Amino acid sequence: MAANDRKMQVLQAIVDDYVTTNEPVGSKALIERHKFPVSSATLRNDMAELERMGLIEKPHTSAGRIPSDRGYREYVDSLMKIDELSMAEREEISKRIDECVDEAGDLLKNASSVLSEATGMVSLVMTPRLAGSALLQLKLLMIEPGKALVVMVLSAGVVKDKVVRIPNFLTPEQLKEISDSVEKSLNGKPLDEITLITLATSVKETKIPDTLLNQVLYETYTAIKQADRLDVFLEGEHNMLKLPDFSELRRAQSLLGTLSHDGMVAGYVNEIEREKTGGDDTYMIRIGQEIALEGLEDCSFITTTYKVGDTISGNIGVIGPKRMDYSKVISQIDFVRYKINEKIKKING
Amino acid sequence: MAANDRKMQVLQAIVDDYVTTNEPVGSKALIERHKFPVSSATLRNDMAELERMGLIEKPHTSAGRIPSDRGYREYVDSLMKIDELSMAEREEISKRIDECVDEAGDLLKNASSVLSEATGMVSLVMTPRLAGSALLQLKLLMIEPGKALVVMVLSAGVVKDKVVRIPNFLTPEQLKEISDSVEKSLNGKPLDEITLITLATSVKETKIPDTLLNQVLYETYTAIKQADRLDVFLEGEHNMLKLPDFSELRRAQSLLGTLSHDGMVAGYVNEIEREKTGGDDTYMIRIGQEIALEGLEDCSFITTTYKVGDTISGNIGVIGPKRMDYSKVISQIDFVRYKINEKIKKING
DNA sequence: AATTAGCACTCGAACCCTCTGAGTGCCAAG
DNA sequence: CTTGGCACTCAGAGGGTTCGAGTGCTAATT
Repeated sequence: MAANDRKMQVLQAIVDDYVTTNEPVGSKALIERHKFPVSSATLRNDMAELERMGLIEKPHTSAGRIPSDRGYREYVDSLMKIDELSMAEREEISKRIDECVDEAGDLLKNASSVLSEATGMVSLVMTPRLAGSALLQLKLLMIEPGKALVVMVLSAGVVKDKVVRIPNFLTPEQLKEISDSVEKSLNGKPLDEITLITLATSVKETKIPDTLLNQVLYETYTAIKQADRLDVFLEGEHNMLKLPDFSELRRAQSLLGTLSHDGMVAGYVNEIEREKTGGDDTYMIRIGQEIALEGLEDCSFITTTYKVGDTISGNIGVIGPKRMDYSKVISQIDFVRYKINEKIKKING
Repeated sequence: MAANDRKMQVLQAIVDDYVTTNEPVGSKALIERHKFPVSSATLRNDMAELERMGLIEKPHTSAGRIPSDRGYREYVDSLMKIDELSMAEREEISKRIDECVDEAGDLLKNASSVLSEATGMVSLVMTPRLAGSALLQLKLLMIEPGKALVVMVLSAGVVKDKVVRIPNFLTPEQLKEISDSVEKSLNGKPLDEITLITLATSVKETKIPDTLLNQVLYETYTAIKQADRLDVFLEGEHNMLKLPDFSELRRAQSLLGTLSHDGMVAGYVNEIEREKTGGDDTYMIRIGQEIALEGLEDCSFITTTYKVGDTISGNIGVIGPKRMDYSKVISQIDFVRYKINEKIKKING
């Protein structure tokens, strides 16, 4: 129906305008900017209807309308058209990401800062979820008496390690014996299936006294458990202060307070990742009240997935005001994701 | 002279009052709170004198006085008396730091968050300066064809490593040969004295073709160079928003903007560390304009040194408004430093 | 049924004015 | 050197007014 069509066009126009101007948009301004072939009174009727539908709202009686959370949702789901990044923007991102050459960790950190600068918002990058990846190699390396390095090679070429304490008088030979047994018995096992018991039963027929052996195995266990630890990089928090949306100190405080607990943010992203339905290169978008974190009521979360090998993946995304240019931000995230995937393939060769 | 004494007492009282109330302090309030045995008029004269000396200033004609940068400096250098932390405060810090058991990196991160919570300001922790520490061991460990792990053991038991690419068809035996030669010839050398040339001349009389060898050596070199990279942890930036000193959005923006470039902060701390004159457990205090970083004009920097072994050290400290309780903050930093030193000794056995 | 012109109404933001009181500097006397 | 006294200053709070963008509603038009 034409009228219904127009109502949606009006919603779209309101979102577009509000996103750029940060001011409630009224019927008159709408006409001027968008050349609707109807009068302002008609738009007023449409707007009243949209308000009844819960898609827009008024901050106060004598102001224009702003999109509600549901309005943004509708916009994101059905109205928004994603436009490509300009050549210059792609170039800029490419250049910055290509700067860092070799290390996966650096790559992610770098990507995070590129993303936050490009979007002018807060970027979020999480290290890959390694819990499900297989342990391919495990070496115990004597560093000095009483100290050893546990080196683990996981599927997709990820390497993790940790310095652990071992009994002082353990010889390198004994260490190697333990190391070989453990590696043999754990080979190919996913990290999250390895328990202290798996480990304990992996070494048989040895002359090494139980107490020594157990200490080493326990330390090895902690190293393994620590290998799948998720790190999260948030960057660009200060950008939020520049946005008019957080010019009220209270909001800004509460937002940055929550963001400073990066564990909370990581936990939340993990959670929505688990609920995710689409394929790996879809986006998770959470708007306003949909986000169950204090202080983020006026924010949106956009995240997606990058891949390390076939099965291992991590998340990258952006946190910004819900009044953001969704289409643009999505293109930016998408391109950064693309570059990360490409780069990781190259690093892991 | 008694009058001069009193002037300094007045300065001290002004700083104390201003730090707690955040309001310009006037002659009358001063009398009431500090029981000076003279009249307000006398204090007014003293204050006029202090102003002439450049130690205090007025925000505007009809307000009280606030300390100037030089006033704070005088206070910190001569007037302030450092009081001990209460038992409860020590307990709290101890508990939090003892939580993290084994890893030096975690310890520092943890200390940083303890410090920022305890002080309610921004904490700063820098990883130890390793450039001057000696390379005790260096092992090249084959991970898979084309990929190796460089493990370096430095003096004071610090372990660093990095994954590097190597020629695909290099055998573990060849790698071991290179590794052994390099280790032998570099043993005991400080990191910053190792150059590509030192490395290149360390391997002689080998059957490994030059091109392969050089690639491995180059990669090893990058690993060594990266080992002395300084990381800096800043934490608690959001605390600054709670302080009335940064209730003007502009200030807060500029401050957080600068703090987000942690490289800049690290560079600055390094610089003042180099200019440092006193022993290792003295404090570097920079106040207001003394800090050559944009946006930190209203801040103070307090840093000190923690030790890893005899020669290696790093910095910890706090960034806060120059209107801070210097005495308290110093005690807090001092205690955290003490705990770190203690803990690191335990970790490194 | 949808659109439009017209109109009364609302209410936040901006502006201006006044008043208040803490705090000052200075002077003359103790 | 100290003190009481006094005229002066000025930021900030409070209160009132105006302005105008925007609304909803009604009645007329297509």
